[in-house]
Amino acid sequence: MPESDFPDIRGLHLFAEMSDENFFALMRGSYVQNFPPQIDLIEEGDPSDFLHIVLSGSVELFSSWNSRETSMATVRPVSTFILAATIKDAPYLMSARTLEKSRVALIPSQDVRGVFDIDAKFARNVVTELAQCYRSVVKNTKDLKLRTSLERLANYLLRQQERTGGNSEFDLPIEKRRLASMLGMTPENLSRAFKSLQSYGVKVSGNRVNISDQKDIENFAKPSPLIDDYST
Amino acid sequence: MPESDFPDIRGLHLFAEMSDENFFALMRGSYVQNFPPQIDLIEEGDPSDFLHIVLSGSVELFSSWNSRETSMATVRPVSTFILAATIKDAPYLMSARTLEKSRVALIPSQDVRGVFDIDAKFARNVVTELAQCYRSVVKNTKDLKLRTSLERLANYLLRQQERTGGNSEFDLPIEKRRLASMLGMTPENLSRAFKSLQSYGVKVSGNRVNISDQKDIENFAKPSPLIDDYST
DNA sequence: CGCCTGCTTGAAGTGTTTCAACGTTCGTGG
DNA sequence: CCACGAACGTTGAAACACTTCAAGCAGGCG
Repeated sequence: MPESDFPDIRGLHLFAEMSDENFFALMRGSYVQNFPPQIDLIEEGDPSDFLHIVLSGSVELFSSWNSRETSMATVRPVSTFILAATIKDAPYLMSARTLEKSRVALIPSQDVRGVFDIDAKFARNVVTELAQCYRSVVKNTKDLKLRTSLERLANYLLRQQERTGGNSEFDLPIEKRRLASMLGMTPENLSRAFKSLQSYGVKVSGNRVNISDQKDIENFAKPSPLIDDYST
Repeated sequence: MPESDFPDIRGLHLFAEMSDENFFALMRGSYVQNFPPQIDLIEEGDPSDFLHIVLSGSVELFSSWNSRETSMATVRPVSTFILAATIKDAPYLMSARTLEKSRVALIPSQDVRGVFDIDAKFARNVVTELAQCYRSVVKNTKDLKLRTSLERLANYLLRQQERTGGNSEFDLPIEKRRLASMLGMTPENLSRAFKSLQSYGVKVSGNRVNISDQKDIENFAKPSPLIDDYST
């Protein structure tokens, strides 16, 4: 791996506090690759040989069953994915494909497990990261089971708004078809849901969203820190 | 905590490999309590002061939003719950209540975090446990998003059958209303779903389930290790 | 025995999917 | 530069799945 990629990875909370020695040991066995869009990186069921890190571009995690497919998450720089499979030395539960031209680092899972056993600070951060991931999925389950699709969309918009700085106008970061799948609905249904939200002052044209009455949509969406907050 | 409870807890994978010294240090600050049925143990949003361990009975994890409620999981002896909140020192994401008369051990979260930092083997097992929990929730999300309610029920029955020894006749371990909520459906819908499964050779009376044609129901349910296996 | 609770059933209403057609945008090649 | 195709998004109509409400049924317990 080129040393120019070290700082980005070292900057991740996961790798920030480990010793230099162990960090370099991990980097020594790793490599970096550039992928065009729409390339399958991993397929669910495969053995988890590498911990992946998205350095640029973006990657979609998705799952399939019985010829159906659903979008599970979008991974953006700089972050890791499939840490749990790496740690457990178990098969991937999700597939991954690039959405755009992407730069991805691959760290052999065996090395990750090895360093985990000898570097307490790294171990500490692996746990924090895993706990974080776990809580995110639990929140997602609550979102799916406790809310209607219209409520999920409204809360997604509020989260996206907050993430992009809180302005009343902001962009959707992914295609609508993928957003629909993330939210557990069909593209047609999403399209109609956007129309329904017009009555709460939400305007959409292309990827641009405008929220004209913040109070109104918040009153409908009823966002909760126990479902919608990223950090906690 | 009475020493008679030590072996059960020590037997958990999570606590099995740590040093005696650290194990006793954890037990020293802990206590055990007996609860009648239908008692709220924790409420989502509360600070995570204790790691809980169900020693006997059973505990339901559930979540609420906007005056709706959904069942998230049932915890049976001997296992822990809300480990992630304890480790992250973050608020509980789920509430918990006893389903029956239950014996529950409480270990102060601060002690757990303290021992985690000094006992590498304990840390290793915390990570394994968290990774396991994470993967379970991911599987549950796939179940919810990729399957219809009828398919979820069919696969639940097959899992339950396997868990109870693989016999063609077995019992449902929870009330149907709770099962419905776990599977993301209404009690009425579950009742009708059971009827629909009759055409695949599934007979239900009370809590007793009989599968007369294993091939038939399996062919419909199409269970997958990447959704339905507990261990991996 | 009678009450309570959980389960089932029916009928009506709502929400969501499916299928097919059309519109739009964007990039490519004539 | 325009024309075309491809992919995405939207719309409408019909079918389907699921929920809601209300009533009835069955088993367990005082």
